[in-house]
Amino acid sequence: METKSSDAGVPADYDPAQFPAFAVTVDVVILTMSDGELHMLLVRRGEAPYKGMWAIPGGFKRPTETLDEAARRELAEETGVDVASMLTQFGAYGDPGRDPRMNVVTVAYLAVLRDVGVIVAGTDATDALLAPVAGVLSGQVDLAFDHRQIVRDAIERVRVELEVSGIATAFVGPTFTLAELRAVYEATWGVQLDAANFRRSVAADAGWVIPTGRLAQPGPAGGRPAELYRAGRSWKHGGPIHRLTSQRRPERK
Amino acid sequence: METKSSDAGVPADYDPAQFPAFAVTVDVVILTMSDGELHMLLVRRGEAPYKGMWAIPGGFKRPTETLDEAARRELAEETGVDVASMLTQFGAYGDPGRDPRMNVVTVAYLAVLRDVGVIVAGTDATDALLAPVAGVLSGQVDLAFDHRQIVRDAIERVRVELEVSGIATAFVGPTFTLAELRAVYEATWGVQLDAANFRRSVAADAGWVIPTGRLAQPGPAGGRPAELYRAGRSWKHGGPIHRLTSQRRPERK
DNA sequence: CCAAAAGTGTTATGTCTACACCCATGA
DNA sequence: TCATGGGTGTAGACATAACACTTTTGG
Repeated sequence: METKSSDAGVPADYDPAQFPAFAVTVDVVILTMSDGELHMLLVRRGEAPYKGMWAIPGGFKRPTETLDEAARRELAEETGVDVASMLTQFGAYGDPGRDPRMNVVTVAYLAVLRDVGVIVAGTDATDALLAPVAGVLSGQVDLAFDHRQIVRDAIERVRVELEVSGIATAFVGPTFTLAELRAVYEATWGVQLDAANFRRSVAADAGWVIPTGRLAQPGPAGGRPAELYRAGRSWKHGGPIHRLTSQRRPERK
Repeated sequence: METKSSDAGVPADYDPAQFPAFAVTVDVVILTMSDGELHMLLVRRGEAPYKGMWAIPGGFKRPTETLDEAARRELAEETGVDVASMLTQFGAYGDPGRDPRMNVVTVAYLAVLRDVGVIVAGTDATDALLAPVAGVLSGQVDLAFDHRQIVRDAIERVRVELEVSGIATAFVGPTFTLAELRAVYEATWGVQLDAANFRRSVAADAGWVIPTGRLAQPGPAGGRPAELYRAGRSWKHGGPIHRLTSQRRPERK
């Protein structure tokens, strides 16, 4: 709530009527698969502090928009993409001193895009970078503010979302092979999945993936051409890979 | 990030240097089990707007503290409890007009307490209420601001946390029976669990629950006395009820 | 024909559900 | 001794992992 009805424990020098002013920003971690690896979009800061350093795209929230709208606006400004999909709020950050200039609380969002490569090419190349997430996490690329922590949390979140939501299909195109889809899980979780069993999991119930009847082009080394699928509607209610069954007891007697 | 390096799409009337001022608050949804039902702590607002209405406890963030510290401070002020445990941030809310007085962004936390009953009794009874969550969700009790939505999100979150974290043990005391622990899952998920299978799940690997050797008093209707357990350290890494196994392929060749 | 990648079949193993059954207590 | 709840055993259903095998392509 916004004012307290009980002030026990509040120091005398603190007056609720004079609330401290904060800037509120929205930062967006934009993820995409590129070359079989998880990548993220970074922009170079043009102003102090941290001038010239890489950072997550973001900006001030306006009083007339919601947080979600602000995140969508930032995403559109940076990438030109205005998808109504896959924009997930995952945390708020407000440590004192995280911005040396002023009190800033930032609300962080996770966005998943397919093939952001062409979009980045449209902006000034010296300003935008599609960096491997592994390099950011390991500290090879270092980021402004507390953005490295924000990225860590974003990755942790996307790993969970892969399991409990249909976010996996946001990484791939409108049609895709099962190998492409499997690569999303493998790159994000850092594991190897058995192709045969993966296929069975997603093909088990209709509703996950729907065969289009068309075939993909084999790679340069040959191999049997893969079938192309499109995402089914069941992804709205979770994902087929790793699932909780329910231990419910039927109502008896 | 806090300033943008690329201003494409930003209207001319928007000057990033003159960032809009927000109040930042922290609201805490405090949950507890009471009488086999999930309950939450509400406080009555003493000031406009929504004066006299029930609301989630909360207050302004101070520039010198982190968001987590602010949440812990609010929890301590409302309940007298200062536990270093189970305080989970789950969302930020900043819709325009959510507070009619000014621009407010609130960061919401979830806290789980055991037996908050005695604590509430310590504060002014007309100011605090331990309300059944079901009543709040159904609209029987209505709340100030957008607090009903915040509660909805909190409940959704605690249902997930029950599966992937050890939050279940925060609802019960330092020692507990398996029936008590099971009741937490049943009340939160609204399901009935098979007592025999539940026992097997938590007793399967040592590390979930550790027998103390002592027995609980049977209820007034009799029945075999239950063994008392304490929480094992494995709860730090997830929960035993409903779990994902892994489809990893062993490194071969 | 060979290598590579996709797709299918199969079996052993493990996990979960449902329920029968036994144990310890209060009235 | 009966009702009530705690605790154990177990058979069948189901899901999973591992891997052998077949199919279809490029070189």
